[in-house]
Amino acid sequence: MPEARRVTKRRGQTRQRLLDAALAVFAEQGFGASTVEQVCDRAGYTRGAFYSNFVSLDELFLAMWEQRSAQLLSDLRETLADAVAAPTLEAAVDQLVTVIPVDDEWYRVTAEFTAHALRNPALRRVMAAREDAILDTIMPVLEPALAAAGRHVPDRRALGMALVAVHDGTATQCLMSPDDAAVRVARHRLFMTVVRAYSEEAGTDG
Amino acid sequence: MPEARRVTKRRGQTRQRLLDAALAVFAEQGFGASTVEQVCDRAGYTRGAFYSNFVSLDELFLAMWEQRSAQLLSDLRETLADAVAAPTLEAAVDQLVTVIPVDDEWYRVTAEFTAHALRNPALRRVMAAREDAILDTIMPVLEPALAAAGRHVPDRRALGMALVAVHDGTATQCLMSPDDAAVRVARHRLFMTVVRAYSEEAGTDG
DNA sequence: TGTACATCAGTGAACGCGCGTTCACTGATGTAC
DNA sequence: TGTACATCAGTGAACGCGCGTTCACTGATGTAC
Repeated sequence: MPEARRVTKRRGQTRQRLLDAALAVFAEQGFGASTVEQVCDRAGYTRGAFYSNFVSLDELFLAMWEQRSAQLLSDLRETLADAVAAPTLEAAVDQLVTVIPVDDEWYRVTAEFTAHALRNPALRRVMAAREDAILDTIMPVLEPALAAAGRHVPDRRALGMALVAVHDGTATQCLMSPDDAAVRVARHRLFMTVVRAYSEEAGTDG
Repeated sequence: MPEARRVTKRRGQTRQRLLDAALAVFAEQGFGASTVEQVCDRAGYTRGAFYSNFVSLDELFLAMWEQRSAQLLSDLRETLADAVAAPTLEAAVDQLVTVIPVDDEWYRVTAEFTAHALRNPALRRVMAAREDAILDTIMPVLEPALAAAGRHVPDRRALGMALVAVHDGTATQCLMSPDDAAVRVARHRLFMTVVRAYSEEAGTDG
């Protein structure tokens, strides 16, 4: 058993500040154009502090993305829990769409993370795990809400994956045209379309 | 009037080889990790040739992306023109999905381009223009095909944008799980769902 | 068609800056008594 | 609670490599007669 290393509170703070700074800097400049020094400046440290906590910018990017991703999902889980009451299918979807965040800063970073994952198997596994986590967060709330509105979901996974695809595709459009309300309306309509098509009136078989 | 500069055939070839090499290198390593030298090596030139043709890697990236993008669309236009005959809605969508390319290399590059565009207004305009071009390519073929199958499209733009969103969202999923046939089936189903929901039986009003 | 000349296009060596990375040092934190 | 000591955590200067960028040059291409 290797002797346990002493770890101070300060260390946790430093690490967290570097993670927060990383999100801000990567969102602003893009990961490729960001340097260790920029992240450290933003966090208020010198570069040595960075190397004392991470081995590379890549590692910091991954750590930051996983942490924020988990945080967003647990926030979403809480928000959803508060908003279960949905008398109609329309109301249920309205709530879902309202509650799912479309955060500019975060989406920029995620778009870049996606691009990296497309050529890195390890990151690809991280993203796959996250898709599962999204389904596990949304479906246990959406399904009862739809049931309360008299709709049954024959294939839970199919609906979940379709919603993720719709979210990704329309989020891009929304952020490309941030001032165009019509794009947001179109996003909403597409969500509604998919939920309706992937569920059926309760009592109806197969 | 500034005196016209003489331009040789060789120059066009060099430029094109650099553009082709750029696609390959960026797809393989990612734009952020690519260097001028790597692109030149792949194309079979020294770095001087690069600077004689482009001012920066950014400019090369943009030029390459616009060229390939236009090429893909004109290919798509031709392929679509050959495949108009569609007796049913199902057949029309089958053809559409089959014909729309999901090219690994190209999609990686596009994902990265999207990420850049999210923080660069000039690139954002380029992407918006491309979305319009996609609609102009697909809809003039899809709409008659649907009409032949007895379906009318009340809002052309809405259907077009929904299809683009679905394409982007599901293409990511397909490339994240390249060996999972179920994902491709799900993509196909989602296309079908959207076309059906955004069109109506001819003769029926609003 | 051939030759002489002008301009263009790519070469490759050289320069130097920016940035990643290291490390001896110092102040901060936690532990033992 | 206080003091002495050990270890940890972040500092900041220094190093040096990789890469972007430049430029005098040479061979390729096109033009004129």
